Amino acid sequence: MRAWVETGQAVGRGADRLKTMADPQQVLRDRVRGAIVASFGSGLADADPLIRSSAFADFQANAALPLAKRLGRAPRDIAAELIAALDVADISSEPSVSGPGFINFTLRDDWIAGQAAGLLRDDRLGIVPAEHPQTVVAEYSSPNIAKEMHVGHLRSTIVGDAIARALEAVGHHVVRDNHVGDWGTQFGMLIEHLLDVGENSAEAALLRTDPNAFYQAARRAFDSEPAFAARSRERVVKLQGGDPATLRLWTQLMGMSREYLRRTYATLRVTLTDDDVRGESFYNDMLPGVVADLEAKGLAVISDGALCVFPPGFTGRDGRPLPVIVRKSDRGYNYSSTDLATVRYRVDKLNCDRAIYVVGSDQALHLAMIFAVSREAGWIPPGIVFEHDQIGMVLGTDGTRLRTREGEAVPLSSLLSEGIERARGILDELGASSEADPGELDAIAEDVGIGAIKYADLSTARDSAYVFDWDRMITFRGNTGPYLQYATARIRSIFRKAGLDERGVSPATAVTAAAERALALKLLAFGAAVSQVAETAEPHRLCGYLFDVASLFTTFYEECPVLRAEPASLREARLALCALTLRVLTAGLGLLGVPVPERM
RNA sequence: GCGCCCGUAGCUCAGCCGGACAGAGCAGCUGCCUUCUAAGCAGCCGGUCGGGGGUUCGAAUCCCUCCGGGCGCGCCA
Repeated sequence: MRAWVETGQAVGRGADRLKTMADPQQVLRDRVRGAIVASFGSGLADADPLIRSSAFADFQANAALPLAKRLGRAPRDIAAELIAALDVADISSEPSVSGPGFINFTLRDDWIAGQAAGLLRDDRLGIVPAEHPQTVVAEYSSPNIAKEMHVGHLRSTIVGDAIARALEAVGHHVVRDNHVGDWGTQFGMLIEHLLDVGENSAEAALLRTDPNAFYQAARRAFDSEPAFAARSRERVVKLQGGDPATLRLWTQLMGMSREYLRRTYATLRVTLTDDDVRGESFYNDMLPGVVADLEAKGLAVISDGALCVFPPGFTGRDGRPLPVIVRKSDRGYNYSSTDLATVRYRVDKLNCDRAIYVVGSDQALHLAMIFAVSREAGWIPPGIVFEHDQIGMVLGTDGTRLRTREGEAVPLSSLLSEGIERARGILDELGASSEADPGELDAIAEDVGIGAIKYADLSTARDSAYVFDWDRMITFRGNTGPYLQYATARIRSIFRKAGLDERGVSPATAVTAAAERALALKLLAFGAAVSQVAETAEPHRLCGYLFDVASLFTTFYEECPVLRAEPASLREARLALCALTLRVLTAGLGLLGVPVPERM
């Protein structure tokens, strides 16, 4: 971080690698911290300057209040002393004390303009690389093979992908990990069904297009034909025993299912590839070692015939200790065994510093226990973070789990096509961009429909349940994907009208009008918003930020004519602001994985 | 029964590592298109932040408790 300067000016020889630290809150934080140390000594270097946005100024520092307690002095006096020690003349008008001891800052217009100009020259748009780059394993999506993804998987997929992108943007090494369900008892059934219908049959091809139909057919046979069920169970034994013929069929099943996954992820604009798939089967031959280690460490005991670990602090229904069953009484392994092996693999082989599980909140207890056992076993050394980033349930408008009218989970494919159809309907109805030909309109409808669905998943806190509502999702008002897309389309339209390339604007920003100033100031915080997502794994914070940007832009758009602006310097400045806004919005939406059509 | 999460405007949700005013969108009501896409903008209306205690100079934010809801709780994943 040392090579980074606040002013956006180049340091020494590195002029070609200009770096900025434009975020006003960070700049003020550093300055106020400096004043605290200068006034009260380095013993208070740990004191948080508490920079917050303010209703009475651009920002306020609340540091004086807690300092008053530590120093045993009046807060307003502390604030006054801090102001005396503060060196902010270059960025702010004279700070003032108000209320019980708040220090108010009103940033200088020329500073804001200068910082914005710096951002425009910065390829990273103010995103600051993490001081200590980490290897982060991000587990997300993780659907069951040969079963259609449902909206819960959809949300994990979308949110997890955004988190992964944000982590990479700040310089972490991200290992995407699609922990698919590709092993276990259901595969006996699926393999037998594949044999029955024929490997090259039309029914088998369903695996590529509509895996749920294939699964349901197998399920029906399993439930209604005892002979089929018996064969299926035998097949599971062969599968787990490594029978070559069975493994060949399993591999084929997997291949076809992956085609389905690939297509789904492509439609969703999700970055997961085949290389990211490390399903449950991947850990199969590590399971005996996992169990042996737990036994060797004296953590595993037999209880009711099953091998169990009882991590402290977990109790069940009757107040009895709750087990993590690592080997069933039939000596088979289960998902706990697999998840434990996964922990070890991520630490030992992937060398992760942090592992995030973007997984449904209903697995909270399970994962907490897996982490507890892993720590007990010493598999997760201190300093390595394993976290469950919970995904809340998706509800229908009636407030219950989202289902079809028939009571089944809504298939993902129909969900996506409905979104695209609805988007197309609205585009037609409203008379979308007359410049676009029908083919482009199709592409726009897809971007808008998919973008709306994804943004809806991203914009609300990931761990809270949310109501899936088409009408609120695909609308062009409020904190929605289409609203943000529309803002970018309007900006591009300006440049098209002017016959200019937005990448070619001169970074001659200036802020005079209130709308210009508010927009420019907000744009400076882009990097901070991205860093926050990487730290908290909460993409909805970036959504909120981008919505603010888009809202401030539309206000600017209404109040400040760009192309008609006089004199030329004002026009230049506004074009620069437009270009910067466009870059921030497209970069931000890019990090969210929300597609951005050129026009709408 | 135990554990975890949640309860903020009529609706859907932000804010919650305590700090001056509780915000947004929708819905309702007013205005604004010879002017860069009105898919928009400006404004009004609307809240005992589930109830009650506590800690604090200060609580939507932290603690306790009660009420209401969700999820989970031994061999499915």
